[in-house]
Amino acid sequence: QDIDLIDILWRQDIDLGAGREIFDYSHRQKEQDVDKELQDGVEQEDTWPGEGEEVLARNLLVDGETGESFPAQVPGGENQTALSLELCLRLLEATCPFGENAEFPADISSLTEAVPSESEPPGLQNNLLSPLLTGTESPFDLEQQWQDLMSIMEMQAMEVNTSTNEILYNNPPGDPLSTNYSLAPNTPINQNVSLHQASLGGCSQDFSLFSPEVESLPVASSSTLPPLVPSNSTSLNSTFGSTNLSGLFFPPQLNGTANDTAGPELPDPLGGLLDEAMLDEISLMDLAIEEGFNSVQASQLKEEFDSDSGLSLDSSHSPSSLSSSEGSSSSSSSSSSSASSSASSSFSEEGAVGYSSDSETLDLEEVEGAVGYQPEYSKFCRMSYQDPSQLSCLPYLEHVGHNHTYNMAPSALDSDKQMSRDEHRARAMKIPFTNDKIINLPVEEFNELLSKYQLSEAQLSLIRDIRRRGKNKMAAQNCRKRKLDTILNLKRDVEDLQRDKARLLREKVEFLRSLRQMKQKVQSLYQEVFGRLRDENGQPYSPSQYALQYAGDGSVLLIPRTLADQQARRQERKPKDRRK
DNA sequence: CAGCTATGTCATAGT
DNA sequence: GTACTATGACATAGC
Repeated sequence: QDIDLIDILWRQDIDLGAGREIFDYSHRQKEQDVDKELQDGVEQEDTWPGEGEEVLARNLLVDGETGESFPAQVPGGENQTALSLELCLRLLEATCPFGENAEFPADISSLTEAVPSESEPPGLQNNLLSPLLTGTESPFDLEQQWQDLMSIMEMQAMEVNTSTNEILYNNPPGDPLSTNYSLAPNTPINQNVSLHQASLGGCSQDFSLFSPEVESLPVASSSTLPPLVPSNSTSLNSTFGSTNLSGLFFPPQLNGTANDTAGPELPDPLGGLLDEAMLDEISLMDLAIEEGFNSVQASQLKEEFDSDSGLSLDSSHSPSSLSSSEGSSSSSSSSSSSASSSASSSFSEEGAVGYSSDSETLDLEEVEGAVGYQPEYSKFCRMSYQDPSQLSCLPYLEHVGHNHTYNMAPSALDSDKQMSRDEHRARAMKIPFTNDKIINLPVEEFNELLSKYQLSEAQLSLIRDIRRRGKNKMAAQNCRKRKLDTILNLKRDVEDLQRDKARLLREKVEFLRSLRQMKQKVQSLYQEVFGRLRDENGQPYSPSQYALQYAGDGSVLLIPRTLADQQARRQERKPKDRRK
């Protein structure tokens, strides 16, 4: 139902107050601007320039007894009511903030699918209020709305709409799209009711829907509009069968105590339905979601990160900063490249390394007595993933405080403290070159070095273990640094995604606000049109007994409420069936 | 002393 | 097959 209403408005180039940019998915407001607008609340609604352009009048034919509407010619036309769509159009123009350049690129029928059709307690609803505009959306529908809206955006991107102005103003009067404005012949509706002047009078920017001016319009004067004529043959089925406007605009259950006339006694048509509180509600809800994500999920993520492998997300806790991330890779490559550049000979390693740690089982007690050995700290330095720049100058510091020297004298302990276990082992085994060389020399040079000395099997085994462990130590350092970098990058990604999500939520709020504005304007239009309808006695129609109905082809019908409710129920069933 | 971090080491898979 | 790298898992020192 909502769909067709909007569809009609759409066809008639009725700008509902939302500019194209509102629906342009690619249109991204700056976040701070969005925030500001969210605070501003109501915006730009009262500066809409009306446009005086040619408009089409439409006639409505409704069978007052049966509720059926049809375009049949009524002799004499006495039971017809001239209902000027011009009123509608001008009203809409008057409420259009975007003027002639406003385009509605999305298929409005699809757009309205994003509008939830919600019902409201009858007592809360004005009889004239359209369900389109009623109530607050269920929060559970919001996501669906959003998805729908997104799909609209996609459609919009594909579909360059014909200017709705063309549709509206270029349609010939006999165009079925534009003239299905009919009343049933039996309907006792005064055909002389003309809302043309009234509409003109009500089209000022700050028009009042029920101003005394408007209400005092001559009702029985000769119409300046074409009297209701039977619309062309397409009307009966196409206009009636497609959409029940009453269901669209009226709640299924009418408040029986509500005004029976659509006159000035109508309460505030927008009631509490359109107040900013609704938007605030949505905004708050979205923001709550966002907040929830930020606080709960982010902390959750942080928890996970923090608990994983004992690594902290916080970069300040990381021994390596991000800026040093490239250093690790470059450190390994530079060290290897510099080492390989000096490679001059090639040796084939004799025998497998054999990761037996037997050599390691050399008791340190055997080593502890070894003193006086001064390793060449400055010649070869191990890699440091903490600071690659110190690659070639760091002494062995990794086990400072690890006292593996046992019963050494304090002086010896001081110098020996900086030796690794492998250093001690090497010293104990009288290895004639430094562990740096053992670890960092390219394999060719390493083998060449080994060949220069007569080494026992135990020595060779220890040397290979030292080389293996040394290389693995560097590898472990690099590995850990990479892991930290990966975690930091993931953390950044999470933050980026959180920002994206927050931005999308803000945009969603904007879209929803636009939708609400559109619904508000549609509702106003409905009330205005209905409230100006007069029967043959010049009396307004009771919203509890009659309703307007839009057909899919653009026609507007005045039908009895009972029929409207029937069709409304029928329309409600359809989507459910479709879902099945 | 428990918990955490940093680091070394081993085993293993992959290059 | 060797040499090397990457990485998970474990051990240990130190805070």
